[in-house]
Order: sequence, then C-alpha cells, then structure tokens
Amino acid sequence: MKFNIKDVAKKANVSISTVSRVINQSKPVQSKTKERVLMAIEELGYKPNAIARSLKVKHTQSIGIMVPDIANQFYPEVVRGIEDVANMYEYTIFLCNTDLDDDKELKYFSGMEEKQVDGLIFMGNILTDRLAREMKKADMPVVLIGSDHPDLPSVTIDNTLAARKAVEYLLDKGHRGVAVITGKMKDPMMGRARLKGYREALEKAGINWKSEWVVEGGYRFKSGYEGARQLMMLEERPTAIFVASDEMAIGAMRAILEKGLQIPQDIAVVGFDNIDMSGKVYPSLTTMGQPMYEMGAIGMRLLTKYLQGEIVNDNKVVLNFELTERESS
Amino acid sequence: MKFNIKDVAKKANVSISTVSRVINQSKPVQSKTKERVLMAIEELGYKPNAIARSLKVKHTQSIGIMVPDIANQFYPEVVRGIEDVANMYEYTIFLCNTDLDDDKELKYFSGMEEKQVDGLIFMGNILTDRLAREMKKADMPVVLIGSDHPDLPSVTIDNTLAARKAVEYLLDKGHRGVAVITGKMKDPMMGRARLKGYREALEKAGINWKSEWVVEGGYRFKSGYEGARQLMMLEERPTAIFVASDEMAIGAMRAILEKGLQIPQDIAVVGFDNIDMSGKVYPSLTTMGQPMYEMGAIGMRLLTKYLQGEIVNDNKVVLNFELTERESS
DNA sequence: TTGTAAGCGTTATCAA
DNA sequence: TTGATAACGCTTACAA
Repeated sequence: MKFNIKDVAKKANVSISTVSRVINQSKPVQSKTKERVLMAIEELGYKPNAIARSLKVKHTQSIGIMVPDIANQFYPEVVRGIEDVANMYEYTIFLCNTDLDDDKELKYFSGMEEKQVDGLIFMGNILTDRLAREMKKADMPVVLIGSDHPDLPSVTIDNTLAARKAVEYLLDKGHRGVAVITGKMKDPMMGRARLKGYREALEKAGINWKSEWVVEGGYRFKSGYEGARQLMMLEERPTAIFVASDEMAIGAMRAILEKGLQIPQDIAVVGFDNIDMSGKVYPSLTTMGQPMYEMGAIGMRLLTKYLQGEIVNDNKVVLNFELTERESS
Repeated sequence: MKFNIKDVAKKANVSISTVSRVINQSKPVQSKTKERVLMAIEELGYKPNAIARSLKVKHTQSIGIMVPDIANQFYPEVVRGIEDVANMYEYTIFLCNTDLDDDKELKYFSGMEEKQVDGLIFMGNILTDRLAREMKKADMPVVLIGSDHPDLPSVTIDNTLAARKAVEYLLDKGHRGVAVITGKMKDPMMGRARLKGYREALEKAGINWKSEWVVEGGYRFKSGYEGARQLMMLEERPTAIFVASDEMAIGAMRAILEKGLQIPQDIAVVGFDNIDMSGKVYPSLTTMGQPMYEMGAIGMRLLTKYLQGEIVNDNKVVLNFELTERESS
C-alpha cells in the first residue's frame, strides 16, 4: 500500500500544506503539530513522491551521463568521480551506454531531455554536429568530459602536449627508435592530438618521421597486440613504443613478451590513461596518466555551477596530466 | 524555450487530447489532423514531458541499480548486461554506488523509491536484514544479483560448487599443496561459500586441511599480493593457490613473480570471476568464470517479468560457471 | 501558524 | 474522430 500526502494529512488531522511544510521545512510549523505529522508519516511509512514534486518545482535532481561503454576500463573511474560529487549535491544519475553510435547518442540524449534531467555529462570520442546542435537547443546545461567543442563547456587534458611529453620521456632515456600505436585518425583527441604530440617530440629532437613506425590502432587490447606484432616485424625494429591507450599498451606488451623479447630492455613501452590495471600488470606499465576520477568530479562540479546559476568564468577546464614511471620503460 | 502539449495543440489548432493521441498512438486520429500535429511538434521542437506523464500513468520506465563500486572491475560488465536489456524494454537506469556501506544502501534505496523507479537491481556482498525489510515493504520488485535472500528473487551461481570445481581442477593436475586466498569470512558468497568449496574439494581428495594455508583476503589486488607473500613464507610452500577473485589473483601472481618464482611451474594460480583483464595479463590467468554480463542481462530480464506482471515460476536463477584455462595453471 | 485552492504537463473518461 | 475536463501528488500564493 502506497500512501500520499493526503493520507498523512488526514491521519495527522492537518491540511496537506502543513504536511508539505514539515517535509520540506519550508515554513515554520508549530512543534506540536509537526510532531503529529511526523508520527503519521512514520506510521504510514510515507515516502514523498519525487515525480509529483518535480512536476511542480520544475527540476528533478537527476542528471544524465552518456559514456561509450561502461565496461571499458577507462570510464568507470570517471563515472565514479561524477557520482561522488553528484551525490554531494543531491543529484542522482542516469547512465547511458552509447557504444559510440551516433544514433544511440541522439536517441538517448532526447530520452534524457524527456525525463527532464537537470543537466548532462557527455563522454564520447567525437561530438557530432548534429548532437552538438541538439545540446545547444536543449535548455539544460551539458558538459563534455574528454572531448571538446567550441560552444560547450568541457574538461579535458592537453592531449598533444601529454603525448609529446610521453615521447620526450622516451627520447630522454636515449631511445631513438620510438614507434607509436595511436587511436583512430578520425578521433580528434585520442587519435590526431596524440599523434601530433608524437610528431612534435620527434621534430624537436631532430628525428626523422618514419611512416612505418606509426600504426593506427583502435583502443582495445587486440589492436595493441596486433600493432606491436606489426612493428616487431619491421627490419629496423623500434626500441620503444608509445601507445595511445593503456589497454592497447597491455596488448602490445603481451605481443612483445610472447616474442621472447624483454621489456624494457629490448623494447620499452609507455601507455596513456593510467587505468587501474596498468599498475597491476607484470611488468607494470609506465603511462601518461589522465586524472580520470578528477575529470569526472570536476566535470560534475562544473555542471553544478550551471545548475545553481553560479556564474562561471572559465568553461574550458584543462587538467594536468602526469607521467607515472613503472617497469615497462 | 520549452513548449508543452498545450502549445502544440494551439499551433495545430486541435485539442490537447488529440495531440496526446498522436504522440502515443493511443487512438486513431485522422491522417490530416495528425499531420498538422506532427508539423507543429516538429516546428516547436516539442518534447513530451516524461515526468508529467509518469505522474499520470504511475510508472517511470526507470529502474535503479545499486552496486558496491562501479570502479571495481567486476561490476561494469554486469551493469552493461543490465543496461542492454533494460534498453530493449525501454527502461533507463539510475546508478548508485554504495561502497558496501549499510547506511548508504538504505539511503539510496529510499531515494530510489521516492523517485518512483519501477524496479531495482541490487548488488552487494551481504544484504542486511534492515534493507531486506525495506525491500519487502516497498511495492516495487527487487532482484538481487550475486547475493541471495530467502524471500527475494536473485540470480547467482553456486559459489561453493564453483570453488570446489576450481580446486578439483588443481588437484587433478596433480597438486597436493593447494592454498587458498578467500574473501571476507563475513561475506556469505565470496567468503564462506567459496572457502567451503575449497574445503570440500580437499576432503573429497582425502587431503588434510592446513589452517596456515588459508588466508582471508579482501577483494582487491593488494590483499592478494600480501596473501601470496604470506603463503610463500611458509616452510612448506604450496604448489598452487586458489584465489577467490581475479583482482586478488593478479596481485598474488605479482607477488610470486617478484619472488623470482615461475607461474605455473613453481606455483600455479587460479582465480575467480573471469574479469576482462584476466585474459590480458601476463601470464594470463586461469579462472573460474562467472557469467557477469549474463548475470546482469538475466537479472534485468527477470525484473522485466515482474514489471510486466508476467508470472514467474522460478525466482531463483542460478547460472552456470565455467573454468577458463589459461597460462597460470 | 494553518488552510484553501490553483497549477505543474500529462492521460483518460466521457460526451459530442 | 474530436474536445472538455478531472485527476495524478505535490508546492505555493493567498487568505484566514
């Protein structure tokens, strides 16, 4: 049996407004009547209906999160960051997996709008114009995490700088033959930006670019594995590989180890992201870390600012990255 | 600017009821007027307000998911399973991280009730009586995944049988010195049940139980690492370790490798869960796999049955497990 | 300090 | 096939 505010009003012998007032503490209520109301609530096991409330007050205290795939190592950590600060601000989160599918993204976004989320956090490799337009049209704040767009707030790191630093680290260790397994070329951040960083590092060091030393990967283990095998078949074998994601890097390491080669003696590898597992594999992975939890937390904090109507002066926050040196280099 | 059904009614020169009818296709509408309505919707960029709808129809097409920690390797995969079938049935999901904290569990559950979720999926190591009572009281279906309770539907595997099989596998390989790193003893499934399986296997094989060969772990990498170190310091060193979770097993492997020992030649290890990473580490991990994605998918499917008022004859589904043999054994 | 009543954006009943 | 209108459970003027 489900009771509503009317039931408790009747039971406590007051009007529904005073019940509302004690629930929300929105206006003073005489302590005696308040007690009666509380009693009634207790006895009936009454729970306020947030849906009805939302309809009236025009906000839901819910926000949407769109991620490519929660089962992909990278995202759970940032979702956790989001969740933690969302809870501090009393928001609960709707989670959607887009699989990087444009239609799903559009559909879910629309669904979130209909469910009247107060705001939304979007993660995805590339933000289509179509979706960006929808986001602008919708009158709810959206913040991007890990990707970027001229007229939307976002939190990111400087991917090309981070990649450059990673490669420079390898160069500083004396490596001259540094190959790269990168993200998809159509992907601005993980693909092009990180490759650009690689190229910049080489240029600055006066090292020639060898096109056979750059292989385009996906993001998963398998493509790192295959990329490394391909690289090792070259007559001039690289002595180090910079890999644009940790999961690929772990795949690359396996390929190297299977070949009977030693890491880092024969080939050093440095990854990107610093997912949880990168410190746990053997050998542990040196990696250019993104502050995933912070990206989530800060992204959500940014969102709350819009939600609360605070003025925000900087809607593009770019966070620091940090190289974690481990055994693989 | 946000428009409502009234706005489109005015624009299309019809009543709000006919607008509602074309949106929901709940009653025939003359194709000509339907067209007008569709035009108006299009022009205004109207999106129906699901909150208002929910208030009226008394369901929200939302369900809640409570997990200990989405950043923990095990859960994203089952959440993904849940999500996929939830979407097939047009539900969207609220995600909550409980951190295994009783108060948070209670609080979030209450919050989900207020938000009028149509149902809820709970994951947690142990279901407190307090929470179980709340679940019974609430008039919404709840299904448990990975844990169990006499009067709640659930989907699990037979943890003690699975553990026994894992240990028997080791025994069959000729190991006589099989140690175990288990879950917390207060945890019925991952702790006691899996330890029980270990014991049963030993008994059946006529092998003596050595209390110094069982160490109680948490679930994380570190406790596996430490557990293995402890085990290796014994004067009679085990030749195999059964570890009650993959993450701990990966920690155990690292401890073994660091010690300069070989896996599986010196010590074999088999884990539990078959998380994604267990096939990617080096050496790859033999593990007793839980069908995580399926547990999620089937759990959600079970929930939809309650949601749709289907009669369900078996509210305790126990799934098959499967040993995946890899390099660590 | 308390109560009455309008209204939030829908759906659904009833009548036309 | 369409339109008026009550109702869903709440908050919030406004009045008492």
